[in-house]
Amino acid sequence: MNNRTHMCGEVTASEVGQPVVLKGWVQRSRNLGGLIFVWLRDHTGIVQVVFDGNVLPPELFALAESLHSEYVLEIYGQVARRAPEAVNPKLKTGEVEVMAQSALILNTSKTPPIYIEEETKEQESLRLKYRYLDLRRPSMQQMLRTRHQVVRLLREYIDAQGFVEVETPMLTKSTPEGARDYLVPARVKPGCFYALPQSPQIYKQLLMLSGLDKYYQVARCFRDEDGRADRQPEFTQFDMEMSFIDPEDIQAVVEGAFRHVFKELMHVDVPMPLPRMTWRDAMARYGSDKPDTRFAMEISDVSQVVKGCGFQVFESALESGQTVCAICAKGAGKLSRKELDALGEFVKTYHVKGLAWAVVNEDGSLRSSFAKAMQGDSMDRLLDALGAQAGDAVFVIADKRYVALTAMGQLRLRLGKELGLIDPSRYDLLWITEFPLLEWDEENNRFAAMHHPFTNVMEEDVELMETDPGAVRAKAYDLVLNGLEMGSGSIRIHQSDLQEKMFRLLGFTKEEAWARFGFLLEAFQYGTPPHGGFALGIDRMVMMLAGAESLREVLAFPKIQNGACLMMDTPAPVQKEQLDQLRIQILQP
RNA sequence: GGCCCGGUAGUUCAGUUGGUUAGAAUGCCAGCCUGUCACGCUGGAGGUCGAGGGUUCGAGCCCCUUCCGGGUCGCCA
Repeated sequence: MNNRTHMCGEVTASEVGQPVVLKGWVQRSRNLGGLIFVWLRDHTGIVQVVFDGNVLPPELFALAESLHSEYVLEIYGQVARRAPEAVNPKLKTGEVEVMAQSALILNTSKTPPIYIEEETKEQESLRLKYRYLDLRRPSMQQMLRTRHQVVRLLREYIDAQGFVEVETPMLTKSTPEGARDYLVPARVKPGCFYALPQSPQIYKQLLMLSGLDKYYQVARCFRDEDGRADRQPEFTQFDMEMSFIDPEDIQAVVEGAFRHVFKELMHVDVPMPLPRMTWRDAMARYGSDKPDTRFAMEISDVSQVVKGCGFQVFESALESGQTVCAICAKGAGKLSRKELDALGEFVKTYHVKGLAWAVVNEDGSLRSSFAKAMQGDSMDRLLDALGAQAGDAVFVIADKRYVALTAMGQLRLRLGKELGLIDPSRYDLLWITEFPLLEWDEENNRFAAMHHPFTNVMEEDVELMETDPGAVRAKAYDLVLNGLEMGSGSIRIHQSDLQEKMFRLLGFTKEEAWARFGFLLEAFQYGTPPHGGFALGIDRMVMMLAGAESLREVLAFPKIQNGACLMMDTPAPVQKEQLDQLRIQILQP
């Protein structure tokens, strides 16, 4: 074999006349009889190789005739300028071609089950089964390299800030709070299990206790829950923690890192500091704790406006302390009855009872699902309050406050997409702050930590922990980009007694808390510095930068909804001997 | 676990009210072809219609069950 002199995509007019050695895959071969054109591809691009039957010895021409898609070749040849009429402007290398002088088939290939082309036509499940071929697509190659650049730039930035990367264990302890853990049976202690980390949370806090001061890690995390387009069972976080800080300190680091990545990779200037919005505000205006602020259509609380309107649905909701909220969708008056009904079905999936709608026709007349029930001028007052004009539609939901707001937030997003209100070139980054410390867990009839049980409380709300725990705000903050949570962080509890109080609020007895987290509660007794941190979702960040619809598009080897890998066919059974060693018996269902 | 959508040549799809031998494009195979670049021309092979059961004289199509994939609710500190 000869050493490669050029990459396929780098053969340009300046190489004309030079001998080159290329290696790559056959993208396509066109046999014109006595003349064969072969497109040779590597990750840099495609170059045309020419086999001329008049010039080449018969064995070499026969070799060229035998080529098929995805054969692996070594080509030795000379770069030639194409005739002006033969230039292919679609190829980066289209001004030239390589006149083959010798060639070596380094490997053959079966006809691939998917096309290795920029445009994907195949079902995703087929692509995932043959992921190693799918990754040959230029866009997938680009994705892998973008991802590498993102991580490299993040490291570059944070290294310069004096952060130290520490690897924390993958075999760790199951925690009772939060998502389901992936468990690993312990051979040396039958009946006991490690858990794969949901995050390096406790380790990084202990590193602060150790005096590391500034920690980071490119950390793989695991959560045994059902997948979604934006949720994989294993994912990567850019995890960081700092001592002696306020929220603004860590936020500044995250903003700087984001700014660095956007500047270097997208040539976009992220304005700093980023806007802040409280959780309460985000819920009230956008019906979401991760609002997409690229378009307005904000939610209005119209409880006061519809008070006494006569419409039984609104009236009885208000009587039981619920909220009536509404949006005005500009230009949505063109929606058909069928489409409006579909929106009604859509919001019901978010557990509200229904959707009231009204359309102001171009002639000023009204069609509406509930206008008849609205007495006096109450309908006009509602439309006025929402600023509805001819051609607009207004939507109203009455329900428990956060149920109604959440459903309305989802409707807002759907309308924003369908009405084309979202500018895809925009990157709206903002902080959501002052998250509630706790949320009520209906199923278990107790409070659960909204962020995690190590989150500190805002000083002004400490008193409320005894009197009104649900109203306590945490020193927790999420970073949101275009309606997607990019990461979250908080200032942590560093006082043993406060941590115990937190566990008590979550329904642990002192004994349970010490049994589970005794090592942490004990550690907190040895001079823990105030500290806090953040974890940035690398996968989601790459997804946004790549404009992808799904995390599966930005992972080399992703898993599907049920956690399976279609390529390796995991999870898979294991041998009985392995189970015996672990003292595990499989109960047949 | 619930709801919704989908599964037909290697691939992407069409397939009418249930009716002869399930089609197209592309890919693949063979032949011809010296300037193609989605090369062209001629011919050919290729199907457990996801699986199982049912209704029917007859099922790709209707019904039931099930498997697989996607979306979504639950879940995701």
